[in-house]
Amino acid sequence: MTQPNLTDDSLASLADASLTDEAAEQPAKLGRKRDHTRDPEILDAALEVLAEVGYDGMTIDMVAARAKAGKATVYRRWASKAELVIDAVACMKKGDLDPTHLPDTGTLRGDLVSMIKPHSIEDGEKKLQIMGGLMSMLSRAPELAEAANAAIVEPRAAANRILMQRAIDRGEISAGCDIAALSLIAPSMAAYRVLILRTPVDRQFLISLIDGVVLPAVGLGNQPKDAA
Amino acid sequence: MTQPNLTDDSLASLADASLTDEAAEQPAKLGRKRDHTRDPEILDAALEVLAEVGYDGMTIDMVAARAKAGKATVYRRWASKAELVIDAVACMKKGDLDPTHLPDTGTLRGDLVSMIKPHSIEDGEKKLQIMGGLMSMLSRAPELAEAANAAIVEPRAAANRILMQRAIDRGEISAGCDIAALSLIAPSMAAYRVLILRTPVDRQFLISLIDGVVLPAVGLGNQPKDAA
DNA sequence: ACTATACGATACTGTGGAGTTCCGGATCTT
DNA sequence: AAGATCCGGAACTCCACAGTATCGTATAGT
Repeated sequence: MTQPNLTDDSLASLADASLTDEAAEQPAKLGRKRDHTRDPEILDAALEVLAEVGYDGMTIDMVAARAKAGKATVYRRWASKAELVIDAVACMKKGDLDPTHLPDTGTLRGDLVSMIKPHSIEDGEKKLQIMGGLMSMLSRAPELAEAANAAIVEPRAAANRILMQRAIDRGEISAGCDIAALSLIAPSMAAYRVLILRTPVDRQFLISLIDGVVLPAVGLGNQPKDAA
Repeated sequence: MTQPNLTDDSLASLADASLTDEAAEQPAKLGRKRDHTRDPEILDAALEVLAEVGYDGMTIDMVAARAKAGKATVYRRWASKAELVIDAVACMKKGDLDPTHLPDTGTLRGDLVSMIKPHSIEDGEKKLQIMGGLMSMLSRAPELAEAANAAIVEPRAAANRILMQRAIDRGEISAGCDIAALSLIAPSMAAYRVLILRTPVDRQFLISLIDGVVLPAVGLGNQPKDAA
């Protein structure tokens, strides 16, 4: 389910577990084959447009033009605009944060700061713009809220949880910390800044978030901080 | 600017300072007068619809029907859907939080907790829904972002700033606290929960936000907490 | 070679909503 | 009383976009 759909079960794909595995009547493949390398190109184009103009501002022609594809090619793969977007969100790659190799500098502050990389900032900001573009859809398709959250902010929160749990394990911070809540501080405040204040997120903002909010909240009040 | 506009300068009203004060040619009032008591009714209807279906889902007919008014009556007062919405946001009443009489219980936790009232929760949640409905518009009308923020989350943040400043003044928390950032913790995390997670905000969530995040962040780790 | 399908491109259809106009009736000024 | 403007309501025009169909071309199986 992290790859584009081969059929048009985008909506069901959020709940179903694919009931047409191989028993799909005789495929009777005939004629030119569908070029599935275009799927991710179209989905990426959809995400770009979504981030720029939002769901209601997005047109299928925009997406097709961005992907240098025809409109019919889009509708041959997804039954509707809504399903295209749902699939695009569901297939969105998790970005560059792989839970298996997170920074490990020995201090929570070091870990958090070293997660701030130019590419990470840019990627996070675009993902938040996508979330903003999805906003009007979330009320109509509540299950999409879960999928969008899972693809956009949960990965960041999960990384924070891991780093904080490590800090607990090494005795750096108290075991009584409400990690579930504390790991959401930075994601929510960044979302607030990008989506509501419409202010760009930069390294300095993230550093002051760490030093002014997150670290105090976990009980690391005024530790010596090496130069940024 | 907290009252509905008499003319159609909604867009300019965000930046301008009314350059047609009284020199508007001869008014030559003739015929039936416009019933300005309908203005706030229409604006309130617009805010309700906005909270329910968002800007793009909202139609002028919905607003007119909700306000039991004719569509022409709406267009006689606002030149376009966009100006109606902008005016509705600009005229949105600040709710029930009046900076002149905030709670003063003697402790920061007492003050924060006593700001949690059923009406306050309901009002805040509706305001956040309005913010969500405005989302798609914020990218097109950036100055609206400022107005919406000023009407919706800034009042809460301002109240938090005052309560925290008092706590500093009485020596309860450190003077080194980054109040500007800390006062935004609860508003942003509530916004994240309502707009992205689509989970209702209840008293228990707010209490655990105060005890698990805000108070630790200001250095009040594990104070004795009276029963909620 | 023949057939069936995919491709990009373009034209077409249908619908919904923004904004306008008109109606009959009410309310104001002169 | 008369004219002008308001009211709620409803019909109307216009346009953008979702979705479909068609075209000429490319690529697959048989």
